[in-house]
Amino acid sequence: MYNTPVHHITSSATPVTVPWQNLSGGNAHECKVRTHEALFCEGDDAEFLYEVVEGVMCNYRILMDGRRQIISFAYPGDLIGLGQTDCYRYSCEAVCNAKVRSISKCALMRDAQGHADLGHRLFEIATNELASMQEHQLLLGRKSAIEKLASFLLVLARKASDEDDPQASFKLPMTRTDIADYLGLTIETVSRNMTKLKLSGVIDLPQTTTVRVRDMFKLEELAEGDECNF
Amino acid sequence: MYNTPVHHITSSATPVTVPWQNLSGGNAHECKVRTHEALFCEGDDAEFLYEVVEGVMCNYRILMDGRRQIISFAYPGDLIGLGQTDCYRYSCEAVCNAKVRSISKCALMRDAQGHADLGHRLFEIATNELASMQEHQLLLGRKSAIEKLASFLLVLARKASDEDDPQASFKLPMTRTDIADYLGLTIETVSRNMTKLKLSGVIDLPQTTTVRVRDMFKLEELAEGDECNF
DNA sequence: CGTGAGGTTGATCGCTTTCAACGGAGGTGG
DNA sequence: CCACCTCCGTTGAAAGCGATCAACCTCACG
Repeated sequence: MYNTPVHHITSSATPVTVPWQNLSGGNAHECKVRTHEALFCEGDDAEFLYEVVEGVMCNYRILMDGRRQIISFAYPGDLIGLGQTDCYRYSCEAVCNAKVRSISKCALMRDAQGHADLGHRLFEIATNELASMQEHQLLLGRKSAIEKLASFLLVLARKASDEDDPQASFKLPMTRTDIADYLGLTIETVSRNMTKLKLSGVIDLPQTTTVRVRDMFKLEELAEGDECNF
Repeated sequence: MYNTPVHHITSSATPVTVPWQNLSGGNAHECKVRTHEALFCEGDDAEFLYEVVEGVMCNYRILMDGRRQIISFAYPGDLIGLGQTDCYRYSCEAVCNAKVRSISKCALMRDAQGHADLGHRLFEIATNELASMQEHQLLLGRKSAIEKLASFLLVLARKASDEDDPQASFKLPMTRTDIADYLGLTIETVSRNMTKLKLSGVIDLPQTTTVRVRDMFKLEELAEGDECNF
């Protein structure tokens, strides 16, 4: 069974005290989600929001014949369940063993009525999510396979970047299938382009789940589509 | 010069009184935008939000080599400029002659501090936008050309649907290029699949900018990817 | 040591893109 | 009024990229 240890990749979200922790008080409960276990499914009553505490979750939608599109990965500090009304419009499961904190949605909305700060913060989070989805639409609609993969690795590298050692390696908590479903590709195409990046010296792959960027400039060029012939 | 008359396709957004009209008071100014004229560009200071009053606008991002991805079309009643922080992260231009109402962003944010209703409404709008972007990601990442086009026409047909006459025809305010850039395809592919839908009797094309759905069921099947062999 | 899930690589297929030619609609100016 | 031009859309032929099908590898685990 797939059982990667939980990787602590800090979220790019502001790491300040999270406002709903205090405000929703007793309404927040922690719960564990194991690799590939579902947190909720498309169509379930959207009673809760969730904050990722540990590990990585993914939100996805599927077509009837099984084609899957991963909308986003959620890292510690990220909020899951925005963009929902009465029932969830997508499914959510753990990419690796994870821990989430559930937050009663109606309690949160009630709190937001009284605390403009909280409302503002929620709006800001929704805003950031919109921005990253716009970026992802550009990727899905207009980038080639190699550009998609380069963009993806670049985001992960920056998320995990260590100021002391910018060349430090980082873990991929998700499988090739997850990456493929996020980038709108197949596993074979992801694998082929991963080796292409390795052979051309842009990245190192000490293990299949470990990446080290060797040529950040080239990776950035590829991600932005400057590099015509690769 | 391209000069389509302005089409009044009502937005699916709740057609109730729009809260910021009242709250931002004298801060809202109307302005006209002509076909293919830019309202703002990626990188501009994000001083204003805009409400579409008339016509259709589109938000898009481009890669350096000119590849363009349209993020969304904005119809009358829709709000443009969410998902921005200090400067716009995408460009916005008119698809056909349009009229927008500008809303000072900081004035709006100030008002939202005092009026929980307004804050809640803005959050709700952001939420709806997130939901439709999730749908669009599924389309971009996992649907075939014919499924993409069917999905697109289905949304427009529903938006323009007349309860008295569900078979009524509707106008496409945007060019084939715009459709292609929205669906992540080329104009040729859009054109080919448009004729494919016409020849198979799913739609009628009295003019290139006018569509009538003849077989709604088939169109829905295609959009959801049920129809294996088309 | 067998088993199964995840990953890589090769060969081939086919859908979408690319390149190219043509046609129609609308605007302009002689 | 008509020739001309430009933009937009359609259609055909060919090319190319990513998908599909298939074989094999690796590693963790019982």
